Amino acid sequence: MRLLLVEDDQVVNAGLTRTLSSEGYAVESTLCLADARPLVANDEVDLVILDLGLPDGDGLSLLADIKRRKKPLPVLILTARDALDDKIKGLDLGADDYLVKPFEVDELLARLRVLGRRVSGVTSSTLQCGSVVMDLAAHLVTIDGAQLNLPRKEYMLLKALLENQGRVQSKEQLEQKLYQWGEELGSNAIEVHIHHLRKKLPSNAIKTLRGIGYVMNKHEGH
Amino acid sequence: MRLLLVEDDQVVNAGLTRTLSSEGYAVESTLCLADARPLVANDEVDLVILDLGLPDGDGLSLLADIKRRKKPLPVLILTARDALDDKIKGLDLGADDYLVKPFEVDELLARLRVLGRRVSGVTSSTLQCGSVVMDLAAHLVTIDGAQLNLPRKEYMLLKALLENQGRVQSKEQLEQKLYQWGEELGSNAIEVHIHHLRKKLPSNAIKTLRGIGYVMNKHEGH
DNA sequence: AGGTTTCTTAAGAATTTCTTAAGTTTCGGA
DNA sequence: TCCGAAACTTAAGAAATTCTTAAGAAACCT
Repeated sequence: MRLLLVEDDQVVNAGLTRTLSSEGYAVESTLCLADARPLVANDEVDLVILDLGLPDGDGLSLLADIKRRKKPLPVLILTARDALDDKIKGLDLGADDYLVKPFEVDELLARLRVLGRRVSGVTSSTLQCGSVVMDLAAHLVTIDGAQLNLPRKEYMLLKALLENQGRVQSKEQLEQKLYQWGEELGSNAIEVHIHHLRKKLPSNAIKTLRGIGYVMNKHEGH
Repeated sequence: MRLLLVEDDQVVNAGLTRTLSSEGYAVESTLCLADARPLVANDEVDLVILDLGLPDGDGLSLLADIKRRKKPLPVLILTARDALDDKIKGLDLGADDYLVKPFEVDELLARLRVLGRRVSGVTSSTLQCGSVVMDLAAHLVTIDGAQLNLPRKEYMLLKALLENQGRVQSKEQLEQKLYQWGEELGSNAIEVHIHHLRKKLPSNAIKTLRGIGYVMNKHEGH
């Protein structure tokens, strides 16, 4: 498990790095956000421990960046005891866990084990529904073997549908998955993307439930 | 989201129940493990808040039971500040999060939102009456496995009936569940919707009690 | 910068769902 | 048994939602 530690206090940083390494984690540690960003961007870690009190910027912005990525990357936040607001903001921004300083090392290790379990359990590289196959790693969709070229939003929409086969998702739910929080969508973009997707997929692959939402069904023999 | 609160302190229990309800959770609260177990066993909740200092046994045993199930059920543990060992044991046993008492209510709510995000999309809670099964997460109704397409109002009506099996509800009560406050209903809309529902459900699934209201009965072998 | 692809917005058409209302049937008490 | 109230049935118009199309904006790639 590759672990990124972002912590500006040199003493704490060094100590944690040693502890975590001896626990079997491959630790990359940085003292500031600037150093951390490329590691996240290049997909070089599986889990992030992020201190919020950093010298060169707000740690929450890195968190936001991470949560905007396609691939999930669990983040555990470290905060000072009195920064409750930050904690709540952090959790709502998508942090998977946090710890208040000062903390017990054993507790940190326990929480990391929890996050680690969550990471390793979710690795499936393809999604399928009938003849439609989505290869997440390759970012490709094929239908009866024929390759399909999907623009980003259509890809994301199809992915959301494939990840929830048999479950109806409202337009609002789908919007949340295609757009960053805070982006206002003033129109019928989802409907339009659904329309475009349908023209490329087998007929009836995507069903509409009026007033409720859209579904792809598991055992549909397109 | 149906939430089970297991907390033996009556004051805390009552306070949390009220807060959580007003946040939109459907809260079942129990004061001891004995009451909690059947709710878990019967799959009646989506998320558990578990206090570890209970009178009738070790809360960790319930946690172990839960984690032995096939279907995932997130658990948030509450502990006293000095019980660090318990916390670590709890996390390693599979608890998804914990909180140290005393805690800020806002913090609990933030953590619940995190767990809720994780759950939604994985959990499917259902209501059932004979061969009629309603999957709340998927927003789908099946009858002997066959999928039924219900318009919104019919779905809402059926849901209200299924949530109150064995309990007669007047037309006025049902109206309140289908319509916003202030919407005036000048006519027999409920009767019409009942009629349409009946055409799609097994005969006698919905009973009329003249002058009183409508019911679906639990042990009806449609 | 120019051209291409993708995204968003908008507006009218098509469709489904909802409500209303009127006539018919059923139920229970006189 | 007869009567009145309640519930059922049906159909049609109203309302709401989704589909389709197209055009301009934005992002992307030489």
